[in-house]
Amino acid sequence: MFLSTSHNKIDLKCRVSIPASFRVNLEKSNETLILFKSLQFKCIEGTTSSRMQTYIDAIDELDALSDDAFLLRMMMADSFEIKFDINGRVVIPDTLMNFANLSDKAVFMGIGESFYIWSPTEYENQYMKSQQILKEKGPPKLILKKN
Amino acid sequence: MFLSTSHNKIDLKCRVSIPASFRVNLEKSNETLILFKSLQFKCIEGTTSSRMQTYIDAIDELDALSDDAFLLRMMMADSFEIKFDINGRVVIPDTLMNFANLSDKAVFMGIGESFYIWSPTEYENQYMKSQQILKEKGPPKLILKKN
DNA sequence: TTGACTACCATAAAATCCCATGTTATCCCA
DNA sequence: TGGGATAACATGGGATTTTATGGTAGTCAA
Repeated sequence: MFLSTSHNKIDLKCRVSIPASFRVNLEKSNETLILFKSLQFKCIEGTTSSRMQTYIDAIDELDALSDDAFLLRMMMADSFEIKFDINGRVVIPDTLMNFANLSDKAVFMGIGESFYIWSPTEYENQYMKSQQILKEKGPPKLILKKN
Repeated sequence: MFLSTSHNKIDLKCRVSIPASFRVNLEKSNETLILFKSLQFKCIEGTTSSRMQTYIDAIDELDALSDDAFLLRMMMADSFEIKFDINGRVVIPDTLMNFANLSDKAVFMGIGESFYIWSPTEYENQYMKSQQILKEKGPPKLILKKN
């Protein structure tokens, strides 16, 4: 489970430390890390290889000509299997750096089954937005259990 | 798992480097590479020999006289088992070069169980199209369900 | 004997590995 | 509960290996 937020530095080689707790999460389930363009936000999304595999399997279940299948294939094309160096760092591919508007700082945000990597400014924007919604509409009504 | 996109050069002998990550993917499962004409797009599709076998098996499940079976058999007829040279390059057969309108550059696009090889312009078109669909219809329901 | 195809060698650029170091968090004992 | 020792973490830089790609020599068949 990916939780909590942390701010790490991106160096000139586009290397960045993945927060230790995220790393442990991957290691203990023996998973490799996948990074890809979020389909919803201007940020990178990180997840486990097995979760990515479920998306891949889903493609075969869909009508091959459908828009959903098309989008999922494009998502794969914008995904990267990422290796750690001995210190727990990864290199963020150029495509993803550009897409998420990253330069020298990254905000890691755990959201459960996956995590986001934001540029500081974009993160700030999204955070403000969430506070705004909370203020206006109150906390979300969670449906924890279905009948 | 074939992921990510890369742009490689095709030389005068129609040789092209298969992206290293794709090669590793084939090697570690001890598979040979198959190239064939995509049934959907003006591009080449590459996959493992074992996945090709599942296509072949699928034909037997179909009505032998159906159009689907006919098309799949035609696909087999235009398929090539491809050998690597010592540097990880392959020679793209003439038929496929022409079909996909390839000349001096190829875009490799991993889509999970297989990958596409596009001409740069055709790739560009498809990418734009995906962005358009994403903008109009939003991400697949599958993606939204995940958190 | 020429032309096409294959196997192999060479090289520049890029990706990866690994060592070093400062900083933060954690532990342990008084 | 405080404070020093220890371990874990984040980050910098250089050495090494891979990768992509150009070229050449050898082989086989027409």
